[in-house]
Amino acid sequence: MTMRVAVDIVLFGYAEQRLHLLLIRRKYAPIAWALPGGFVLEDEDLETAVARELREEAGVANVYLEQLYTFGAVARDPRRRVISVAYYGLVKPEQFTLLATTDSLEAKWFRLETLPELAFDHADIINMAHQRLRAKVTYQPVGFELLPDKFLFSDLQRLYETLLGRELDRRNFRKKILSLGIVEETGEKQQNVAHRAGSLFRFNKQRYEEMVKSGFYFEL
Amino acid sequence: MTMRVAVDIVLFGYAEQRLHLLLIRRKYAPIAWALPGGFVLEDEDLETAVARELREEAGVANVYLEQLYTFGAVARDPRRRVISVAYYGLVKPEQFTLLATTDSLEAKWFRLETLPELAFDHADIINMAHQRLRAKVTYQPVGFELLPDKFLFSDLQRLYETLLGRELDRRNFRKKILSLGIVEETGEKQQNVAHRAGSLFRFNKQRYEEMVKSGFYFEL
DNA sequence: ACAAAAGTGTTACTTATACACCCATGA
DNA sequence: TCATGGGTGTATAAGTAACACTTTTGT
Repeated sequence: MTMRVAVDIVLFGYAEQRLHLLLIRRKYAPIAWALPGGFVLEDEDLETAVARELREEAGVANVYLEQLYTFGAVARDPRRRVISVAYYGLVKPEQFTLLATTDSLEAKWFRLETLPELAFDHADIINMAHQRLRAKVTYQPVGFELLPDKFLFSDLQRLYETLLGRELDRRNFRKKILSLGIVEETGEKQQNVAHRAGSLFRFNKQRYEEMVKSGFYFEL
Repeated sequence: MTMRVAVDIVLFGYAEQRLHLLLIRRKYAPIAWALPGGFVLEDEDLETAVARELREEAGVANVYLEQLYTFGAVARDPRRRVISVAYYGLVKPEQFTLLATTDSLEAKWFRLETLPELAFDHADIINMAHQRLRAKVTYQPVGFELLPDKFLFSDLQRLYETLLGRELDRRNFRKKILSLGIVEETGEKQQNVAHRAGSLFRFNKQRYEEMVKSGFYFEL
């Protein structure tokens, strides 16, 4: 009545104005692309296991992480019973410092629209994570976890358009976000662009957390 | 590297205009009140285990259930490593047919405000479930799972006031709910009350599900 | 006749939506 | 000078919030 417990991580990144996903090439059967993850050790918490796997398999640390769902169907791994606690994470492009491919490890970013065949029920896990991210974006400022520290307003808008799957009005979007009081101008401007340079903004996380404490609800 | 996996269930009921919670008296150490639940068997899915435990420990079946969160801290059970996948459920008062207390089993409803000392991290689990329920109530019509099939508008309002923790305007609430088109009059009225008899309403789940399919979003 | 809850509309206010022109910069 | 994206305000529509009196029924 004991079984193996694993963690699997759906790691989202945003680059080239598209959502990307980190996958690992499995070296043992089933040989296929899969989510980063692995078994939880006897003496480590779930979050510790997640951080360890991300470090070992992807060379990524300090990531926004959240538990997604636990997948426990009897036959999800045809070889033996494995319960998988799935997490999803959001990383900024600066953190995209993947480990070099080695004999035993290949990690790669894929565009979300063009994923390869996946091992086990990992496609289901990804679907759920994507849905969750889309929902979350409307009531928590998760978008900033995917952008570099300094960004153009148009970057932010494009990200939200990508996540929500619909176009947003430029003026209304700017008004809305600025009225929330959680992004601020850095004072810097875009350099060397063949058009009017845009201002760079920054997410004020500290201020956001204070506001949340005093009962503020982010809502798009 | 294998471990025990359990399910624990936070079962909410609504009675006497208050939220209640089902707890089980443990007969073995630690002797204390605890959430219904138990170990997942090798050959059963998580949901199957939840249904089995609810049947065995509380005599309850056919319940609205949703996975809540997985609790996996190394020391959450001081005796051995146990990962617990927590679910929460909502039941209608009609279903309140608890098993009789026996030598080996005692199940009891508690008012949410006056819970006894609880085993393990079950107080944390309950807190999270309560938060989740309060959040959910604003964007999904879960309230109807807690009410009898036929209910007064004032019942519905009181339930929502309980869940949200604030008072609602009677006229605005009625307008809002009726405008959604998911509750309908049964034609029946309250009987033998010392005041004007109220109309009994019913939740039209079928219609709600059709509306969701065509892109409708419940929102309070 | 009184107590207790049911039923019912209108107005003010706040928030969301729709929409178009000028600006700065590098090529 | 042209192409490209940046920056800005106003009017209308929709939705939310506030609010009080009359009705029905049993005691």
